[in-house]
Amino acid sequence: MTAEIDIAERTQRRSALHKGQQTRAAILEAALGLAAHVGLEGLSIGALAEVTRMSKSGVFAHFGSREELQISVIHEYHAKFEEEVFHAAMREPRGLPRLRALFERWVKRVSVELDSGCIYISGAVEFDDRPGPVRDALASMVVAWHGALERAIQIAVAEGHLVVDTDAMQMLFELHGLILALHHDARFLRLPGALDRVQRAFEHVLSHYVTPSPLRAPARRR
Amino acid sequence: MTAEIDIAERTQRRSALHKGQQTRAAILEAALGLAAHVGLEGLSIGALAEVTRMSKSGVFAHFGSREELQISVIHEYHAKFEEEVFHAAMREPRGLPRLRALFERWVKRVSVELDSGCIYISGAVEFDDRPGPVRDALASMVVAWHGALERAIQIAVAEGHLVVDTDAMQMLFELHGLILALHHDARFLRLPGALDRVQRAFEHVLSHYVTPSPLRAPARRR
DNA sequence: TGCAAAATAGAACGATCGTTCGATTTATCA
DNA sequence: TGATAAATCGAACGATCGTTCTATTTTGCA
Repeated sequence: MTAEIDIAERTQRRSALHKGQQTRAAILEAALGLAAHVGLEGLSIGALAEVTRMSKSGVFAHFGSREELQISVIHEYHAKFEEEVFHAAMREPRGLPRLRALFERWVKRVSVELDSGCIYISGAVEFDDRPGPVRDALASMVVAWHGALERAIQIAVAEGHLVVDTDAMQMLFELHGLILALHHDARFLRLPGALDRVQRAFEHVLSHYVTPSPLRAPARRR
Repeated sequence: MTAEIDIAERTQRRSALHKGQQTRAAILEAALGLAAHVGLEGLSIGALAEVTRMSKSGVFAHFGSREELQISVIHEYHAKFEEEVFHAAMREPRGLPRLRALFERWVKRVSVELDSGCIYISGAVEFDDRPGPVRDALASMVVAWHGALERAIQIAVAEGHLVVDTDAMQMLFELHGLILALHHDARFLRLPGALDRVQRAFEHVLSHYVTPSPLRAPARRR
């Protein structure tokens, strides 16, 4: 959650961007798009050089190693994710509205946006058996995001929108599963109805945790 | 669901296994264990030759191409999956007991067993952006498995265990999400409580679809 | 037992990988 | 503007990849 500060500090030293950081940012942009399709492991410096119309060594010099490139891509993805999902949703009022916004934008990030393909999801599968700095970087970003969601759930409890004995990690587990199923059905199987299904499923999960509001009809039973 | 027939037919021509099919089976066994760790894309003929203590060309000759090897691994995994999860659970009585058994064995297959790492899950992420015969083989196996689950759900409806307006694909979507979340938390994040959580989540999902049984206390509300 | 066929080994291929190094161009600031 | 540092290139490296050949060993059957 604080990774952005380092990046901003480094890229914006003085007022304008030095040439180096400028092309570094351009390379990272291209790397993000590339990794979204072929994964972090499929990311190659040669392909990246071709896309950015640079030499391999020119690209390489900005990162020093492929591992460092992968980690930089992870940080860059995290910064974008944080801005487009987390910060945007934090403008909603505390509690359930904010939680809904977080989930909604999460859904969009994973499935809808063009050139999508969530690095968190693909990376988790690629690196679940490969210890090392890349895995650690990836895991810490995911854990940070999960922590943010957990806090949002707990705030919703504090606001009285969710029942007081809500198990935040349990609820998060169920919501996370919906995102993963969406990613699977929409991106791998290319099923058309995945977006509708994830919305219905979200309401199902919610129904176990929302406080019954006595003014409205009781939560629909089947 | 019928892939096993071809394999059995080919491997057991006459009564005993010819030498070729025998080592082919051994190679596939090793390939399964290897792919569980490095994925289908990470699977290399050189590494496979090293593990089986054969020459690269010796391994290669059994499949004719890397793509064919990958597809063979998928079929082999499918056969094992079918036997250990599907057939085993089909011995349970129709309806909810069978559905529970299917899910329980699915959970075990994905998380518990050593050398695990579900090829369906990792493959889905690796090939969601790579059209071709490998993706097609993988997708058809996954679709077959989903079809089997859907049928199990519909049987549970017919048996009166689930409500008549149960949307089988919707329920499957939610259950599949739990498996994916389990895979993520247990294998990538190495969280200890994932198994308990998936059980609780399973009951949550079920509670939306089970028919209220008038003899027992009504399904617990929170 | 001997012969044909199947199975395996070994060497080599072109391609691509990440990385290194020295030369060269480009940008920055006194 | 000119000197200095930063950025980029081009070529080459060893390693590994999938694949192709040919030679050799092993197997199965008459």
